[in-house]
Amino acid sequence: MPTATFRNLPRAKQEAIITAAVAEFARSPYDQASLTKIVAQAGIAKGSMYQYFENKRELYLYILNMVYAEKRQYLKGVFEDDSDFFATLKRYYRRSYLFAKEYPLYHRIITHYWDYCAEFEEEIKSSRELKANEFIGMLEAAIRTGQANSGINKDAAFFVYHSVGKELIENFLELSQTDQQQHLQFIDQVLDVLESGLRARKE
Amino acid sequence: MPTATFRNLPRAKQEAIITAAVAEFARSPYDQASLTKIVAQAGIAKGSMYQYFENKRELYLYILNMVYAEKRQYLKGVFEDDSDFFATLKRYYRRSYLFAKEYPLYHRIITHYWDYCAEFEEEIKSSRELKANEFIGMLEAAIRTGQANSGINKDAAFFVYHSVGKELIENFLELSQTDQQQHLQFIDQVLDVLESGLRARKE
DNA sequence: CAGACATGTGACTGGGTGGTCACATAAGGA
DNA sequence: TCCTTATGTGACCACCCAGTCACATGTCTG
Repeated sequence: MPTATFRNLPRAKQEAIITAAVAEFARSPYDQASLTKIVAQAGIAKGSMYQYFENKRELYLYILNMVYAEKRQYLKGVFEDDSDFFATLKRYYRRSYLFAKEYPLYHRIITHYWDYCAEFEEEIKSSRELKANEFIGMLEAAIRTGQANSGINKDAAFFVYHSVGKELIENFLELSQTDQQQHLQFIDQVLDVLESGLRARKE
Repeated sequence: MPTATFRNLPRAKQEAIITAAVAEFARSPYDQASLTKIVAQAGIAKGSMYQYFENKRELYLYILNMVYAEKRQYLKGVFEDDSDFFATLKRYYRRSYLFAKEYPLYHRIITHYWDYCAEFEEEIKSSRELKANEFIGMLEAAIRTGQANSGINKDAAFFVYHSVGKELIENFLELSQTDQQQHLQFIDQVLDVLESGLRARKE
């Protein structure tokens, strides 16, 4: 969505703008982020920004797309071998955690995006539906191979994984100073709860 | 936290102010809510508001306290008979749902409060800890009576219930037009997932 | 009635925002 | 060289906000 003018910019200038925007959108959610601060940080005039992007929203969506492209790239490979359903889920959440560690600004942009429901409602809803279909597909395969419990409601199962994943991501922010190994262990324990259930097993 | 002046106000005027504030804080999260709109809606001057409350934050906390007091009242009784751990949890979430239905504005205020992390961080953290202790106490009792799996990590279990509960509450908003019976059923199914776990049981 | 005190008021301040536009500068072609 | 077109600029606009304060109005007391 950026204009041709933006795409023809020298790389250094493009990157200055992107870096400034990433910093600001990581610092504050969309509505609190300040275009004025972004252009100041990037060292360009406000009018110039409006020659590169139609408005604040378009700039935001551009940055968001970039961030998500990076994350998709980072998570590529997690789903390649999905023979073990529960191992795949653990790989997914562990790798998401490592992404947050490696790209903390990108990670903050994503959490702000999910928090901020008012705008982007449709965008969030449609990407949620996509995730749901992927998950349910995997779950059905796991049921066929006897790994997963066939008695549970699939939508409910997705709902559970989705909400826990969302909250895990949010928590990664707060606990950023402590030990990484401890975090990964906690992720595993949370997923163990979802796998085993709270009711005692008499197996 | 309101001043004596506010407490001495005729009941009708107090209620007009409270009603206006509730409506605005339900409409928008704290930082987007407009004091100007509240005083306009309540039919008082801005200066008057500052004789009743020190500032916007104090007004907000007053409303929030009121809302939570109502919710506590509403949920009273859910934990009275906690002999069946899983039944108690279902009662809790079902009743929370009914609260959201009965007091939709209060419900929105609460979800906005949880969404808005920037301010009120400490408040949220401490109330979360309180909830955690309650939950873990119940869980330990359930483990002693053999209802609950002793192998799982208790903090992880709380984390799971907390995040799922949070997301359930958020979802109640969106789905408000459809059938109530269907919602309650979905809540049960979600809790069944947490109870049974996704892994197949060979019992 | 007069004076003291409590309460009510809304124009105003200072600060922020996203977005615009007349103008300045640079680039490129004839 | 000159003219056209593309790009850069920042003062400015309209709007919103929380909070203040000099003043007006009401109320109670001596």
